[in-house]
Amino acid sequence: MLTTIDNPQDTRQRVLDAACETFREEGYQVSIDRIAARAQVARQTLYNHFPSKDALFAEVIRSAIQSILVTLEGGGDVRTTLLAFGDAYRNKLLSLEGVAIFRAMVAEAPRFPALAQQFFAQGPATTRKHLAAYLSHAMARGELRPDNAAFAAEMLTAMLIDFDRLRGLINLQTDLLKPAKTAQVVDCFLRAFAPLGESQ
Amino acid sequence: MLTTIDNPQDTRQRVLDAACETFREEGYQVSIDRIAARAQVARQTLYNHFPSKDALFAEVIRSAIQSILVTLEGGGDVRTTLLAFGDAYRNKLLSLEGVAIFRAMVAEAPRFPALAQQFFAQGPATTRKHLAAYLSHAMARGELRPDNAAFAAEMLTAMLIDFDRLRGLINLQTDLLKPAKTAQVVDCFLRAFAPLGESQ
DNA sequence: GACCCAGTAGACTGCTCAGTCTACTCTCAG
DNA sequence: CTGAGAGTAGACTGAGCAGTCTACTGGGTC
Repeated sequence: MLTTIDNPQDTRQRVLDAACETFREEGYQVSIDRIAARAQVARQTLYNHFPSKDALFAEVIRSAIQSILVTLEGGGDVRTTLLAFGDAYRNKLLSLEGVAIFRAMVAEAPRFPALAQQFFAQGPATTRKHLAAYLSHAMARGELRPDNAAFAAEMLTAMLIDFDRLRGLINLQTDLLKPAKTAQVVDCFLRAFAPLGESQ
Repeated sequence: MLTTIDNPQDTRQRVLDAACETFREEGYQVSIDRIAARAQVARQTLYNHFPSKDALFAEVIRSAIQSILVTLEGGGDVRTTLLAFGDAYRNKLLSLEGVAIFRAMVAEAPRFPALAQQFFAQGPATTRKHLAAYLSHAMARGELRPDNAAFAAEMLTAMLIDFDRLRGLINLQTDLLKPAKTAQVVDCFLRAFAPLGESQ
């Protein structure tokens, strides 16, 4: 039955969206009232949908985990695949949202250890695992130097974002995405993991 | 003149030390009373030495910047030098203190932008600059592939700590220092930046 | 009309905390 | 003994905030 007013699911979603934006912009410390105001909702309405501020924060983080997962398309040659992965990875993690969620999670990890572990497991650890699986196959096919694939995956993801993320987190810069950087990193990585006997 | 009670400098230092430990362990959110108690000092005494909590926090960060700077000894061959640098870098940044200070700085950067910029400039940016200068000379001597030295420095520092720091920050692990890792990373780096024409 | 449901407005409780103020103690110097 | 300088204990102010409670509104259903 179509009603003119929002149904409860809409309200809940509006609160969740507002909480997501507000926590991102101001961190966990922001007051419940600010979130309710942003959702254009009474404080009590918020509490009708979420039992506590902590629970709301956890919901926000859990939904954010999904949105920063990067998939890996294994179609073309290794370089093409890694270029696509690298661009996607950098675009997600170095976006304003990616940096802000990371900041919130780092700040609150000691207070929400279980949530932090979930974030780590479903985010960075999963990405590394998928990437390592791909690299492992490429190594088996002789397209990469045989080596510890998990280590190689760690190196590539580190090279792709470490210093630029620092720029966003601490130096508070916002234009972190230099287009040529992905290729520079991927080519550097491919030199380090070139098949044995191939000189660059 | 020797006195039996602490002189003002001692008191100030005791407060600073306690603040350092307390901020590290509990973040900026910790109360002034906790810091005063840890320093075994009255709250008013703390305010006699520091005008506000913010000022105290800034002092703590500034002194921490010094303690996590890593120097570079350019004596032996490139690999030896980078191994020594890599070990020092990992030991400092992946220590409990290194991770905790980093967490505090990331969390509070939006609230203390000037302090954060100082941290970035005197910490990571300075380290990168020193390392890049060294790498640049090694490139000129033909011991490394001629390339963008700043980029190479970024890659090496990223490879050395990125994922392990994540483990400390988010997964809350405390045993981050696997001894063999530095050599694994440095050798990986040296393959990527081997002089032209040299095969591995 | 009677009822229900979702939401609203806002008062209220209980707590924490930064920072101030006052009255006190202790120690050394002269 | 006296006075100064450093520290202390603790009350107090003013603010912010999570979470609860109550009385209300307004649309939809039967």
